[in-house]
Amino acid sequence: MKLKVVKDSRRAGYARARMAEFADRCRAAGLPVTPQRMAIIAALLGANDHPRAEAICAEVRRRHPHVSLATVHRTLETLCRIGEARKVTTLHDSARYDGNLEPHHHVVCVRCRRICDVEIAGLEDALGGVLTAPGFRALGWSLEIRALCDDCASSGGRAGRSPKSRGADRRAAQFATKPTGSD
Amino acid sequence: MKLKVVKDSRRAGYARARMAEFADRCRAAGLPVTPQRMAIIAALLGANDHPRAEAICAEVRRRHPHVSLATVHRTLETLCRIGEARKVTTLHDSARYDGNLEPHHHVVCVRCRRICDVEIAGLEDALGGVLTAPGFRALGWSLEIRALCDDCASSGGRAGRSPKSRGADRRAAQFATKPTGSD
DNA sequence: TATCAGGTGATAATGATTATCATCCGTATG
DNA sequence: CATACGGATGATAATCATTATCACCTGATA
Repeated sequence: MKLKVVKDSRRAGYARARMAEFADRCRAAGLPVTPQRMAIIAALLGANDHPRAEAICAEVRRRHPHVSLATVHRTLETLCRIGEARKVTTLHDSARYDGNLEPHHHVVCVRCRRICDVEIAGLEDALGGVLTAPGFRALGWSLEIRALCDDCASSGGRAGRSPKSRGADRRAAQFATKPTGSD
Repeated sequence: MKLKVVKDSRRAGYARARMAEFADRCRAAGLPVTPQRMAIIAALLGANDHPRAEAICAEVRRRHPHVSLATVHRTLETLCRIGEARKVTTLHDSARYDGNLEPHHHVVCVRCRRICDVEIAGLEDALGGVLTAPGFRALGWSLEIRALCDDCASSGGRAGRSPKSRGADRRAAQFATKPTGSD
């Protein structure tokens, strides 16, 4: 199997296509099309850093200053519910959302919390057959690779830290041992 | 590849062995051996349901009523840091911990949040070669299978709900679509 | 246009986790 | 064994993401 980092450049056209059909998808799901929803999906599709609700809210407010953070939270959950977004529940931080619906996985820097999309060719096919565990009906699956990004590795972990992740260094420590292994 | 549910019966001897060497492992990590730590690792190893901090605290308090919930939180993080436990950050609930260090994965019921250990023979080997993403130094990885457990599927989702997971039904809805796919 | 179900904004509430700090205790040393 | 030190602990407050509440608004439909 081969791992490939997904390039951001691919996403512009993808986002445009998704936006073009989003209103129809809402209607298909029986949901009213509101300007807030349009703005929120646009912000999500425009981001490539798996933003949290607060970041999306900030982006949305550039054009719609009145939008409530609660609405952003609610709408992101709604988007997940109808399959227009995915929640990335990484390292027990605040929730991060991903508008990219293509099959892919995530590499997460345990220090700066940067998330990078990766594709692992062949993995979907290889796992497809084992998704039926006895006693469970499988709905989906996700692979998360914990890692130290080059910036953090070389600069002692200070690079790329978001101002929000105050406790990142301490939290990152819990992944310092056990180089390989699954949770 | 073949998926196999890990049986609880295996854990009794495993827990005993882990307890036997735990004090030494603390000393090796430069940590004092305290009764609280002993009680907390014992509670974690004695549980097979990936308990949250609060549940472990309740169990510990049966013998040590004075133990603080904050200590349980701190200690569990410490255990993760020295590689004696793992945090299962599933579906953005409160943190769940796992004392089983054997390579394995998790099937999570999106409704009742029950977590089940599974082994996927061959997956470790198959993925071993791709754990080097450009720009990242891989530390480990985890595979989580979202699923609906048979109890929830047959009883309309009421079975097995913990009293704590009040919002589980609503949250579970976000996984109702997109039967297969990775995050 | 009239109606209504659902959406939204503002705000309070919730709940897990973390910070703080005075005190305690495991460990190493004499 | 006595002492000293540094980390651990308990109690409690603070933080912060998320959710609940509720009055009001608005997109969808007839």
